[in-house]
Amino acid sequence: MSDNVTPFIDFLDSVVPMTKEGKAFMKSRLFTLSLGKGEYAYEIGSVCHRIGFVTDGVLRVVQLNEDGSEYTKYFINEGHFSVDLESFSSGLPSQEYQEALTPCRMIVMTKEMAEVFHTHVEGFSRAVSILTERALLEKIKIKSEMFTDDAPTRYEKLLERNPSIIQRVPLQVISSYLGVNQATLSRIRKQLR
Amino acid sequence: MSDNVTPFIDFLDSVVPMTKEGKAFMKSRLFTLSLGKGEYAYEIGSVCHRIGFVTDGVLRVVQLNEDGSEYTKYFINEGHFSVDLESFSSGLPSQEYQEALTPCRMIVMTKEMAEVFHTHVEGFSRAVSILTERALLEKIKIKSEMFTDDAPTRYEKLLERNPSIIQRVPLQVISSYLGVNQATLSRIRKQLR
DNA sequence: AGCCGTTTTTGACAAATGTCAAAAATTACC
DNA sequence: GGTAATTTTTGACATTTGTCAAAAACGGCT
Repeated sequence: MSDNVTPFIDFLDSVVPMTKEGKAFMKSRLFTLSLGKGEYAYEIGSVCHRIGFVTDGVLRVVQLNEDGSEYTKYFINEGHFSVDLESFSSGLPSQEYQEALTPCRMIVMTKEMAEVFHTHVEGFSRAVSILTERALLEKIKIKSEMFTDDAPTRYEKLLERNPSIIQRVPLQVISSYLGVNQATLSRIRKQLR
Repeated sequence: MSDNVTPFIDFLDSVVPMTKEGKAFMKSRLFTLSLGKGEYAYEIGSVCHRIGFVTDGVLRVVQLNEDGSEYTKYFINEGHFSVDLESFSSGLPSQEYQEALTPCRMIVMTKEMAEVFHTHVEGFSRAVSILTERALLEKIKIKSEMFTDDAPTRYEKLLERNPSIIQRVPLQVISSYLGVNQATLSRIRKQLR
């Protein structure tokens, strides 16, 4: 059960229906990976050569600012992908890292697998296109919203959209994601009671 | 010359090399479109059913906030695409509109054309995937950066990245893009002299 | 239960940005 | 070339958010 890769296959299948053969082909190659709290899915400077479909846990994508401070670009939780698309596609070193905020489990597809799937699994390419577009559009939407909203609204929207994050992630990380000072976020939270 | 569609074809060809036949196939179908200053590429509530490759001019993508105020999500200038990908892919009504800030010219590919190209032009699908990913990643990158920077830095980066925008676009629009009050932006600009 | 390290809250104050309205500058148009 | 309309700048002030440091609360561990 712990190395069950079907959730990922089911997910792809729900986007673009696949043949039994295609699914079996993928099933025999995919594998699962566990990360302990605080471990990295990949690091700055290394090339991201795999995509993880997260089935348990939360990760955060972290970018380093020029002044050395860290910024949480976004969170990844169940049903979403752990990958640095930029590095994955280009083969260039990653400019970000991903840290498991809780113990995580993901179904892993390496770059080599993906290349094989593209030619051997009908519908795979199309599913990837659709999912990539969908994921990136969602991120743009969220970032755009955050831009027009003030800090309390940003916090409330995160709470609505992703209540489990608030429970599982320390305040200092959330504040970095919301672009608000930690003390300010603490006060905002106080207001909302 | 004014209805020359080759810039778009050359652009695709530079991403994924195409056959002579493929290029001729597209060339005979694509057409150009001109927009006067203030005209819309598409409107809120309508479905976006075409992609425009902008060869001249600047457009802005505008989102309406709940309070009725407008927010400039981003600018589109020469060499970039005028499209609401969300509406284009889903067929659902658009939640944004695009306004020509200057007279614009673009090479247009309709959704119907795109569907035909997918099956008749080798490499087309792959080029589209690559370009989509590239464009969306760029937008995420810009938005993320804007999030960690303060207002003067945001202005300076826009100036670096896109000096022509500053010349061609009124201050009030830029301020909406930068997420800064217009008066504040005016003062920032004063500082930087 | 009690200790230690970490996280969160709080206070006092500083800095940045927003708001509103009027003046100045610029642009468009007859 | 002059006038109206639009855009930008400026002033005075309010509000929001940041900073820093200390206190309080929390969590893990033995």
